[in-house]
Amino acid sequence: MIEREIETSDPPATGRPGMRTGTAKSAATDAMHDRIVETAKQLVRQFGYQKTTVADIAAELDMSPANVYRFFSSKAAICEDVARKLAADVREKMREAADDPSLGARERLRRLVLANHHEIVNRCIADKRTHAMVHAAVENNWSVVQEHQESIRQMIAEIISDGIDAGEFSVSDPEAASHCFQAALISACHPVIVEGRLRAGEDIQPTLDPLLDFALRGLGSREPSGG
Amino acid sequence: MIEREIETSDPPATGRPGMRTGTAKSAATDAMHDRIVETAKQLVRQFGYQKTTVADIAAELDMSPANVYRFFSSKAAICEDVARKLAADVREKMREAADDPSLGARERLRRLVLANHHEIVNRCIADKRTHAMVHAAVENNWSVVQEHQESIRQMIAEIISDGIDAGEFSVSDPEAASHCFQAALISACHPVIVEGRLRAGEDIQPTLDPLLDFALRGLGSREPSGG
DNA sequence: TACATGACGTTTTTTGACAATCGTCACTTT
DNA sequence: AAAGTGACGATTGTCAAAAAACGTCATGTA
Repeated sequence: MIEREIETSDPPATGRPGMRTGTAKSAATDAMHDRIVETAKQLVRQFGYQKTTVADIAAELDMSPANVYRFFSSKAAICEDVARKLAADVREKMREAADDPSLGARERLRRLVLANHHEIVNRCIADKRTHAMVHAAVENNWSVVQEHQESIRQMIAEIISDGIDAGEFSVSDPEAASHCFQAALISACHPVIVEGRLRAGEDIQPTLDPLLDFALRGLGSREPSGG
Repeated sequence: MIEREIETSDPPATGRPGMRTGTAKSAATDAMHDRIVETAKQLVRQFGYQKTTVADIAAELDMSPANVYRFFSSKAAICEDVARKLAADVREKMREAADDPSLGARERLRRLVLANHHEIVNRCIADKRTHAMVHAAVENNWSVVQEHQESIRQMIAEIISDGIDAGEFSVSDPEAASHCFQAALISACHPVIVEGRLRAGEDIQPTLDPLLDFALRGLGSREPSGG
């Protein structure tokens, strides 16, 4: 039912699928990439993931559908880049929330997770059309999903590393610990799971703090004893 | 695309949907309940969740489809009971794995979780037909899902309580701790998540032990220091 | 040579008529 | 009265034909 070939060797950072012409004029090419992705992003928001066609995107840019295929190898490639942009936005919010150097690692991890949760609720689930795309991304194992998860894990690992240096955590391996920490909080940070919990009428908010405390304890941290 | 109206008010505990006749002959009625559910279970295994019709079930029992509706209010109610039976089987295996009194709470929790994981992989995912039903149960928020999860949480809570009494854990509230412990291990114990990870080609096995150690640490337990 | 497009084969989605299934009810049987 | 059933309306699923969208390519323009 579902075709898949998401094992291309793209450099994950640039997000530019390899095309035949990709030799010299990469500046103009990248600019056109952005225009197409931005247009697609807007149309996906407006009409939904399924209803947006390549012809729509081309028409919006006053070009032929065929021309779009000079820049992207498929519609899926375009939509993956749209999702990549969305994921990058979410991570940016997370960074803003957690990159306060005056805070301890505990508090930074807490804010990182809470920001992630809130972005998921507000950005990925509240908007039906966007959520349909997120759902498709997860269901079909778009590479952007794993990239996003891995990027977040690295953010976690860095904070854990800082926390270890500061003597806040007793774990020794930030990489291993970040995997566990992320897995332990998946019920608050996985769009599909969160959506399911909300649809079941659950009130997630009061479960976040206890679960965060639990996971932080998994890192070997203790809450400040004095109150 | 997907229609849904799963907001019926079944009594979740008894698992017997309210019927008009439910007054006197509950013995014969319950027997017929079991026969119908057992037949449905068999047919679902054989033909799948969608392809099994109440006409099939009725024919297998040499009765008319209409008669089935004297015992169950809908086909969904029958299938929910089938799923309930499957869930009970899984929990039984979990009990067998964890109810060894000679073991410490740490080890019992570990075995409980591993048994749960293996049952999910072997029973709920390996068999395509069964997995389709499990997927429908989760997707449509069948009450059996929440019941199953709550039952498991209570098993966890009891073991944690034993562990607290034995001085193995430093947490104070087994109820709260069991919620967190369960949530932290969802990536190994949620059928849909596990299925997604397997489909992505991930090797879950090596992640289980670290995550279990992490979650156990969340309970305030330390691994035995000596080798 | 680089950029762009209309035409076109192939695959996917939509459509609409038809069949199957669900669940109800008046009715028969015991 | 209790147990059971055939018939029936309403909903849902099926399937093939039609439409649309995907992606390719030969051709046109600068």
